[in-house]
Order: sequence, then structure tokens, then C-alpha cells
Amino acid sequence: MPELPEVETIVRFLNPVLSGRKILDVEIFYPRVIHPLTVPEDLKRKIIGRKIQRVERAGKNIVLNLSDGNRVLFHLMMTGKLFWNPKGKRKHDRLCLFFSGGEKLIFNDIRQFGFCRALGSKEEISSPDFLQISLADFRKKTEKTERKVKTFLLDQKKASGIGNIYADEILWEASVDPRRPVKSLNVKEVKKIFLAARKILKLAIKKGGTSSRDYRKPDGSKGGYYEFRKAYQRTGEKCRRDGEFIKKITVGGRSTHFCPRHQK
DNA sequence: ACTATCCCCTGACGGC
DNA sequence: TGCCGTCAGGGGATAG
Repeated sequence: MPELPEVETIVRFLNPVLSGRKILDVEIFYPRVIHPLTVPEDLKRKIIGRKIQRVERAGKNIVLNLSDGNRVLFHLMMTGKLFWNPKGKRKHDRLCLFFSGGEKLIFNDIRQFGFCRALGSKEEISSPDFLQISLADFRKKTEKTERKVKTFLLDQKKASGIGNIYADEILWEASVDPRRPVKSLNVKEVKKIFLAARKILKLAIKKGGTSSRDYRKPDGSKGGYYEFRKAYQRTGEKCRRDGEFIKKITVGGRSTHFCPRHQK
């Protein structure tokens, strides 16, 4: 649920707040929040005493760039949240970064799928996202795959940033049936999907993301895109384009909402 | 080298 | 009222 627009919204809040601040300490409340490839003591050793230079997004990851070139990465998965200077303690707090002046950043995650990871300056974090990739490169990735188009859009290794909500929204916008094999798409349809992805993701960023269940903006308010959505979780409602009822099916094990009339 | 399926976890919700 | 089964979904592991 935190997909590209939600993570971008969080990063735009955190960057001005965290840039230039020195990490004084790290407290790990729940060891499994640390990614299996990161040793907890290493995380502490690598980040305590460093300054945060800049906060960036890489795919769906939140990246804290440190003064010495190392990086701290958070992945929120489905229910992860970052709180800046929250009051008191909450259930599911997993980790805390402490800064001067008693300020702190809390990583909270109900379902324990999200993680924190320490990275050097060189490792690549994610494939180009849907706002970075060119049409030509996107087209190339569609060339040799047997998969259904929705499953393809969700594959972060091809192009990153899209999750279940925006996959449905993008295919509604592009008028493409989510079950279509990528192989069957013509050049025009691939371009339509590419342009729809850019359009929807940009609009969703403008609206501060989509709050359907767990996601909230860093100030605690809801993202505004939920009201704008055309397909996701609108099962049984009339399609905004042609009045047909939105149908819910399963594609690649994911709940999928689409209009059976105009999505061909 | 590709694709499909299972699994991790907690909370919300519906049926009885 | 309470118990139980199902679903939510990102992505890694594993099976095919």
C-alpha cells in the first residue's frame, strides 16, 4: 500500500526535516526489523555519529544518505510507518533513531514485514521507477515475457514503484484488461500503459497518496487520492467511464478491480 | 532463465 | 457476545 506516491510523499516530508541532522543513537525494540543481510551491531556502528545529508526515494524504499556515503534504507512493505517526534509509545514500534534536542524518528510496523537496512554507497537499491524509465526501455522489458500485464506491472525488477492499488488504476486508465498477456499487447497499448502510469502516479503524488487502510501522511492526515480512484475497491460501483459495474477478480494471487466493458 | 505459488504477520470483518 | 475463517499485499524463497 505504500507505493511510489505514498513513499514519495513521506520522503518529501522527511527530507527537509532530517537533512543536516546528526544521528546520536539507535534503539532497536524488535530485532527482526533489521534486514537479514544487515547485522544489528553493524547498523549501529555504521550510522551513529553520522549526519543525514539527504532523504531520497528509490522505488518504494526510503533512503537516508549519510555524510560518509553510507546509507540507511527503510522499506515499509504494507503497514510500515515513520513518525517524526511522536508523543509516547505505540504498539508495534520497532526502531528509533535519536537526534540532538531530544528529537526522534520512529519506525512502526504492525505486520513486521517492513525492515531497516544499512547499505554502502555502491549497491544498487532498485530498478528505475515508472517516473524515470523511458518509453523505449519500458517497451524493451515488455518484449520477452509470458506474464499477465497486471503481474508484470507489479514486478519491481522490471520497473519499480507500482503496487496493487495503482496497477488497477493504471490499467483502468489505459483501458487494458489486467489478464491480458503482455505478449499480446501492441505498440500502442504499451505506450498507453506507460503514459497512464506516469499520469496516475504524478496525480497521486499531488494528492499525497492513497489512504485505504493503513497509510497516512507523515502529519497523520489521509492521502487524497482515495476519492479519485476509479477501480480499486470499487467493486459493484458503476464505472466512471461507461457505467458498467466494476468487477473484482484474482490475478496472480492479487485482488484485482476492473471494468469489463472498456478494459479490453 | 523464466513463471507460479507459498509464506511471513496482525487486525478487520462477516457468518453463525 | 464470541469464536473462527478469510482477506489484505510486498517481495523473498522455493518449486516447477
